[in-house]
Amino acid sequence: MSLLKTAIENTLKASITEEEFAQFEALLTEQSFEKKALLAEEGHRCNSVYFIQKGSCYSYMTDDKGEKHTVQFALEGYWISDLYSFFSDQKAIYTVEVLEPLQVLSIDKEHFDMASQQIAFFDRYFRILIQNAYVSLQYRLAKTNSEEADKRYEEFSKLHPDFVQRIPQYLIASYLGIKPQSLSRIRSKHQKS
Amino acid sequence: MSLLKTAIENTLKASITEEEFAQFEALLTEQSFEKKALLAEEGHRCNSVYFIQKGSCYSYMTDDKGEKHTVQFALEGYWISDLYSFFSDQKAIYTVEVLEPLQVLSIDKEHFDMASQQIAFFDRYFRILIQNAYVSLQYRLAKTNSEEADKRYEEFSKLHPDFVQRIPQYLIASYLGIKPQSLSRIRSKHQKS
DNA sequence: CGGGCCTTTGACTGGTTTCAACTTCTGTGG
DNA sequence: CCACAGAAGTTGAAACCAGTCAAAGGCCCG
Repeated sequence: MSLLKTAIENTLKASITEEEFAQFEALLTEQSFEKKALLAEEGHRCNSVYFIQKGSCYSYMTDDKGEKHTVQFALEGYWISDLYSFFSDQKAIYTVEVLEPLQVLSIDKEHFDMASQQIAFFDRYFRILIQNAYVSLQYRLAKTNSEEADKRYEEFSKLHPDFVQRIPQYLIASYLGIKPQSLSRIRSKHQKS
Repeated sequence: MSLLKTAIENTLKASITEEEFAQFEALLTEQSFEKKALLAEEGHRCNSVYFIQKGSCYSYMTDDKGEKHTVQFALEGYWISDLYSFFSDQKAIYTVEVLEPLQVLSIDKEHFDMASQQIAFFDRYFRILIQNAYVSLQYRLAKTNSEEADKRYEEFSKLHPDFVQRIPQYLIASYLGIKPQSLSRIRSKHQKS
């Protein structure tokens, strides 16, 4: 059973036929990437969106001091890209880097637009996908501004135990907007209680 | 000339006919709200999305200590709502409150779904709308985690001079994730330079 | 005119960062 | 298979940015 088909049906909360799915699948390209490979790179045009079938990666912004700030993690079943670049045809402002060897289905702008025209469920699927991402992101930002680092980590590890397992701490720290040293202290305090 | 029609055409980067627009407009309801009225309220179902024709409002989350954290400002030409509640049929987690007397076009879930079925440009319009909002929000979060408060305010006031004019400072502070006292200090330091 | 809300300013507190040293882990080559 | 180098994680002390507490001044609105 295809991971992508399941993901689509979960998002749509409806079934799609094998034919419909096969039509969509025909627009996708299977690709593999080694650890540390870049799916998108700041300053370069990012022309594809990627669906993770196996492995993991993350996107980040680099600040003036050269420090990386994690924007998103992506494991099996997630989509990732620099959507700003993808939709606007501008240069990417984020970099997407592989953490664990990656197997993806990619779709470039041209095929994305074809899907939008030809695949009945596509517009709706993608709208709901981004809707959900938008709602989650709003929540994450509100929490960043209202809760202290220790509470944010606690919530994060409850919500994403799989991330905590598979992703290095210094990246989780960067996702939470703190330094690795601070996260280390939070964790050690947390264990005593 | 309708503000909404212009907004739609700007978002779609394409024209729509008067007929198409009239069809959509027929699904909307004009409403007015006094200052301090609530368009959505935490804990209550939020069943509409609002397009601002005149006035201003903002959405916020309330934390455990009862403090308010601004999520979004909306002036003329913006849409606002608790999208989490609207799309999921759950209780709202944000409150939307009027700042300046408000004139809006509202659309409830039922008519939203009708629009999605009947209005040719609607799905695409709304997808792009949320896409843009998502991309901006990702950027705002990345900046929150990477820049200090004074730089964030500087960027904010360049990007949204209209907000700085019309919205009280303590709300802008809350939007930036800092206290009003801190914003006051940032502003006074900033003037000297 | 008066009261309440917003803004400003000062002194102090506190959470996070910074700097730095040390330990642990991991992967690679001899 | 062990040695070692580099990366990741831990821990301590000092510095710093933003928060807290508090008071005074400004401003809008009834």
